[in-house]
Amino acid sequence: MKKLIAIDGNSLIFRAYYAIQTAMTSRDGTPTNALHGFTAMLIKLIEQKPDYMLVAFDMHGGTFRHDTYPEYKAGRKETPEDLRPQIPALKELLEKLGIKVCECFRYEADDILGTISKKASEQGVFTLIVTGDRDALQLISPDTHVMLTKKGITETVEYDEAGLMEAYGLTPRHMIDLKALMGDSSDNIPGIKGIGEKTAKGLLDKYGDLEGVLANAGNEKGALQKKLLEGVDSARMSYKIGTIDRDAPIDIGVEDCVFDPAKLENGIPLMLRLGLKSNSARIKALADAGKSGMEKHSHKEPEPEKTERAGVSVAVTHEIGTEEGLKKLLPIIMKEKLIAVHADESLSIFTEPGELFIIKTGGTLLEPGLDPEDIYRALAPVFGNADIKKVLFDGKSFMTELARYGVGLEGLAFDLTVADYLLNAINPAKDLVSLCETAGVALSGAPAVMELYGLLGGQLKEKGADTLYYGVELPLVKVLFDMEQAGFAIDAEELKRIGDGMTGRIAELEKEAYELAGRQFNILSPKQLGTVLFDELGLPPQKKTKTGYSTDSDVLESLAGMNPIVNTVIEYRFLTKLKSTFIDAMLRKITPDGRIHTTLNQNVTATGRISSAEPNLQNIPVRTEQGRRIRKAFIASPGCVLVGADYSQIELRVLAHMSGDETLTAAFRSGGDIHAQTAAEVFGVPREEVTKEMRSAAKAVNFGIVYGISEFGLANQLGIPRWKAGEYIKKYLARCTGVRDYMKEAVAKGKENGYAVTLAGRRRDLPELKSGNFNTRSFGERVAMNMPVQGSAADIIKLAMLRVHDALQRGGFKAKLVLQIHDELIIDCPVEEKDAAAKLLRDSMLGVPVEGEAPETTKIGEMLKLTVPLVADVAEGHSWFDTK
DNA sequence: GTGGTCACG
DNA sequence: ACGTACGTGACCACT
Repeated sequence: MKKLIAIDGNSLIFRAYYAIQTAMTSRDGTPTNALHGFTAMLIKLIEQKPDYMLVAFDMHGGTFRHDTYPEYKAGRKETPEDLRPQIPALKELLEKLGIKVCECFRYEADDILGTISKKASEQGVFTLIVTGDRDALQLISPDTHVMLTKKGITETVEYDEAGLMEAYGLTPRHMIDLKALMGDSSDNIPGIKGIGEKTAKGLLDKYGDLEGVLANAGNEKGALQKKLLEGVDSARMSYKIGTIDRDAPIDIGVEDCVFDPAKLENGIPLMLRLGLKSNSARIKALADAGKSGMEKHSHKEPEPEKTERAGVSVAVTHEIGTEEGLKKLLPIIMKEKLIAVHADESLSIFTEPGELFIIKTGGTLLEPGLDPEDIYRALAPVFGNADIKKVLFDGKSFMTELARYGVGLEGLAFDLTVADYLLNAINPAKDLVSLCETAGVALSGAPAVMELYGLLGGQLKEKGADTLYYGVELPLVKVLFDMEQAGFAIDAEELKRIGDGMTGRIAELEKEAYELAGRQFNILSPKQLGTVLFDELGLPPQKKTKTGYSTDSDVLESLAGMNPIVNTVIEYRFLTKLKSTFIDAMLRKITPDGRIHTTLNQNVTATGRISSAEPNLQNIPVRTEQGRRIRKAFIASPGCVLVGADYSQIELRVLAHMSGDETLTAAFRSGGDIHAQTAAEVFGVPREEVTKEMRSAAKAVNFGIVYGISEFGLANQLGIPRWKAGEYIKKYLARCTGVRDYMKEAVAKGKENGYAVTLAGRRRDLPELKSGNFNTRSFGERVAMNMPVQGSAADIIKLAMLRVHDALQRGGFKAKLVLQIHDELIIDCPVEEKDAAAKLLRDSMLGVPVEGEAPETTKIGEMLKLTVPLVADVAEGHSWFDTK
């Protein structure tokens, strides 16, 4: 059966645009990110060897289908400024590539797709519709399938009738009925008010289709009946506008869409002009394959076009599915110096000379396959050998996987996730496939890993991020892995006792709240609580959220004197938060070794910080006495103590350094209380006369400065009028002119370069600064001021982690780093090592050179030397509660 | 899945 | 004229 691939051009280019947010431009400055994504997708589709191809576009100016209801799609976003020029460029490119483009006045792309697929079906041609729009699912039939893009354009799902039934429990034509009943806010289809997916599905199951439902409205009870009867017209109209027109007056037929891969070549000059170099190489390969009529081989990738870098190519592929095969493999790989490794459904290993080994995990009835355990154990000598360098997509995950079978990994030479993060911290790739797409690599598995190694390695150098990468981020992968494996010892009994101590009080508060409200309600529901406080008890609402009254702690604090229920609610919220998040959830995370193993993410934050998840150990309470008690359950291992150290005011010290501000620098050199000194400056009084209130106001000013200050933010934080906050800021900046100039410079540099940068060369792109929206732009300005400060502090502590970890290892210590909380490090160490470990920890944090460290480490250390002293407070104790 | 809230730095 | 402090993650309610 011949095959037509029919693409919704508008939908896909939008998806591609949002999937690839990197600033890509051609030489003349035209943005090309969406073109890049679109062509990557197109290549994947061409590989399916279609006989016909068509790309349909919307045409502006309203459509027949929707004349009755002009608000249809009114809610849709405007085409972004930098996407707009890419659309005509795409059409031109498609024409050059010999791919049919179709637009039809007053019809949408999906009407064109519906019409052409109907024509195809009548001629016995199979159609695959490719779009990001779920509406197209109604077009599915035995000879029409729909491929939907999922997140971005990375993942796609192809639906046939059975697939649709499985995913949605509906037949294609039911999709229209469903929408007619429940509506679709993204398309402004009204449906029937008050009917959601569940009700709609139930009704369709009962009565078959929309008309059936409407005819039987009388059988339904009460409120539902009323809704149905009142919604008849709206539902019928929704049905009409939700139905794709399959008889649009398009002037082309299936035969006009004939696709000849050999003609792809004609598009290459334009692709090169647009800067789509790597994708053009792939297109060239497809064109050549099409010309020679050669069968495209699944594991034999065509040679990419030679550009500046010779790309990776696979010379031979070996598939291994038996124990014997594994045994033969080992000596071959042991001879290699550098390998790329990737594990998904199978384990693939790619060597530098171009040999690809695919080791099959799963296994079928005919071919038994191999256990992951057997594979990893057999290859342990390779993984454990530091002289065989490994390139991996996600090194820490792979180490974790190997560790399950007691196998270690040494010699990590490159980690793609970490490199990608340094190149683009704002939206890092989540899997290899998406990274290939953004980087325009048309390979998969280990060969793709090897290719990306070359590509990203080059980009790191270009951006001046290679020192940071090889000196800090890459070696940190192993540090974080070791910390995760070590885990934090937990006194589960203590944790339970603390929790039990709260249960009684929580019940008491609940009862009290119900009595004061005069009825039972869910105190934790902001909606219900709002109704009770503001509607029933008549308290004055302070602010609103998108969905109703705000009931956050600021609001509750301000209402506290007016009704006793307020304090009850405050305490109830506080205690239930502690219990559910920090006691009950934490207890569930204890593994059989009596410890909690968090996951430390290295590529999540936009500033360079590390994050902790499942569970998050970076937000264990400390600010309140009651919350802090939870830290009594975080303890040292048997025979050990915890040694903790935290930096004092690291961000302000970084600011003093980066701005060169004399007042701030002098303050830190003199070693006094920084907030009190700021207070003296801002309020113009001698140090002795600074009151508590003045100090805490000054503290807020200092925080504000680091965050990229605004009058409004400071006023809000301090609960003072805006003009007063403005005065504080004015006075501060008048005294600290270095800070003032730095902030100005940070924004100017951000505008000029398009990114902010830390001391170690970590970047964060600042697309917000170009926004026409005041809020977005202001946000960009604050980020430009904050990121270098927060990010440089992150650079500093990461280097410290590396130093401690390596020094402990070199010194043969049993002590282990177990946690980092942004400006704090915790070590779990045998009692007898405690003093030596504490000294090592402190020295590492303060940048005192540690004996025997790698030259890269020293190099980064130089970049991170500050003009003001660093201070770290060290403490020890049996539990985390005690390390203060 | 999203929004509100709140724990941390 | 616009309307917020910077960076995270988890829980609960609700749709």
